[in-house]
Amino acid sequence: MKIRTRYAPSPTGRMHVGNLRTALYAYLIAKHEDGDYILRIEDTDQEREMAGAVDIIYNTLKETGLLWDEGPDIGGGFGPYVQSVRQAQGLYMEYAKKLIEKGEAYYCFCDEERLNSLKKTVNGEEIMVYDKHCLYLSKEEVEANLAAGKPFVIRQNNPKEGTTTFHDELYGDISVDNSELDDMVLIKSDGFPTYNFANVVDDHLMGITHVVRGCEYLSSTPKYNRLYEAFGWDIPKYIHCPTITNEEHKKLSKRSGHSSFQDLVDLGYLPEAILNYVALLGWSPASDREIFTLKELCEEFDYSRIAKSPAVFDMAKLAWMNGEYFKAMDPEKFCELALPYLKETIHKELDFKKIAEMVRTRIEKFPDIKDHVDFFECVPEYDSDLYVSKKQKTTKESSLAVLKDVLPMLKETECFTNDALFELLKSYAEKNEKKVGFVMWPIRTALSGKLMTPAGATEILEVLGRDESVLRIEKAIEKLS
RNA sequence: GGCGCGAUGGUCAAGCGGUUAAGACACCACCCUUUCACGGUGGUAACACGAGUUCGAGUCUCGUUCGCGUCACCA
Repeated sequence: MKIRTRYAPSPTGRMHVGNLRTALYAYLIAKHEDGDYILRIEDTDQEREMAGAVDIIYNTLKETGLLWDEGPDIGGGFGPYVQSVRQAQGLYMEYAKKLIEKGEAYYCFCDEERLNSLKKTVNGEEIMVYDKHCLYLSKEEVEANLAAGKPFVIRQNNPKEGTTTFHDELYGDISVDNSELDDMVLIKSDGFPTYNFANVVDDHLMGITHVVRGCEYLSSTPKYNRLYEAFGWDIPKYIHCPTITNEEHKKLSKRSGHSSFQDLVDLGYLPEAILNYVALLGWSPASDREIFTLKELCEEFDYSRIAKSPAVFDMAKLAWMNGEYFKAMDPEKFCELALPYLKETIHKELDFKKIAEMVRTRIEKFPDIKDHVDFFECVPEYDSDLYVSKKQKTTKESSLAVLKDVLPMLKETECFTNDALFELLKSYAEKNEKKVGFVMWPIRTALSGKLMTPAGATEILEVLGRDESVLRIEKAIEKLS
């Protein structure tokens, strides 16, 4: 049978990296077996719904390459793919009523006040278990309430005795006492289904074979199974993915600053790198390879290798991986992506292609560029102690002498390119029986005013050009004199 | 609090009864070098605890501890 998985987000805002990973795994499970990947929008909570959130979902999925085979925008044989639209067709109510007929669900007219009275506080947490009050309403009472237009919800009727067992592909068999299963709401008083209900109905109607979702649903899965059984439907395979946490082992939140895909992109990370990193949070391939394209992940992905324990989101490793993507990236492509960042700090016309290439293997994320190239714009204030290098055996005096020697040479030399300049300065060093570094150090310092630069002295000379270089060296001579 | 799940270096993790307990990030050292990186080499660092099963346990069982999840007309 063809595998069909779905990604079913709620349009409530940003796309959390945990959600992104769930979307990825669902995609990979389907695509590894050449199956279908479906996008379904679960907008059953009108209060939490946020304008533009659906676009965020589309854009994130497109940017990361997780393209769906069926979905709201492209249709498919199992539509509509938006739950509010399905709701408007009366679909969920129809199925809920079937359950009522079977005695697996019932109308509940309890108001908020009564429900609140059922709540109790344990360890600072409010918990509530419904007491089945309305299950015992007579048929006449129910009819009367309905006729009177009294607001109602429909609840699942779960047994109080026995146990329910379900199977998860990762966690194995999990059994729960039925006394733990509360009578959850299936249809809300506004007529919309809850996630718990809509999810089961739609997964079945859409022929989903593998339900991929976060571990937080583990404890409500027995209730979903009871729903499948009540309808007489086949139960899909469950794959519950472990949580992603921050350094404090707490759920990722907005405050972590790296909770959503878009946050990460804004921080200067590449979509491919983010996806690659996230794939490895909770899953590992049989080999010890770490860098994968999405296509390679599809081939390699084996869901039985998904981990069971939560994983900490490690920015440092993401940064490393992002750097690896830069190193492997085509220089042209990198330059194109880096250009906005370069132009943000360098306002004059220089060879941006060369500068981008200087920086490509040295940065981990785009904003790192600034600190590397700011000296091209102008030489920062610096201490003349920078000219003193133990390793290069330079002093302020030796630096001054070298700069004075070299200035006329630079003014006169014909070819102002990296290679030619390097030869010129190298032979000067040899003539004076000094190491190359002894000569390069003061020049690089004079040109940049920095302890470290993304390139050597001659490369900087070339990019800066003769006029600007001469100017900077003259200034340095002045400073040292 | 009930229930469920989890537990290998600081982090991601391999391991699926017998290994000198992989690999990666981070960190440190050295090499390379026109600075810093890159690259290369090496190093520090882990099976939460206690019983049991077994000739033999990181691997299986039970308990303890810790962590997480869940107990909504949110998903």
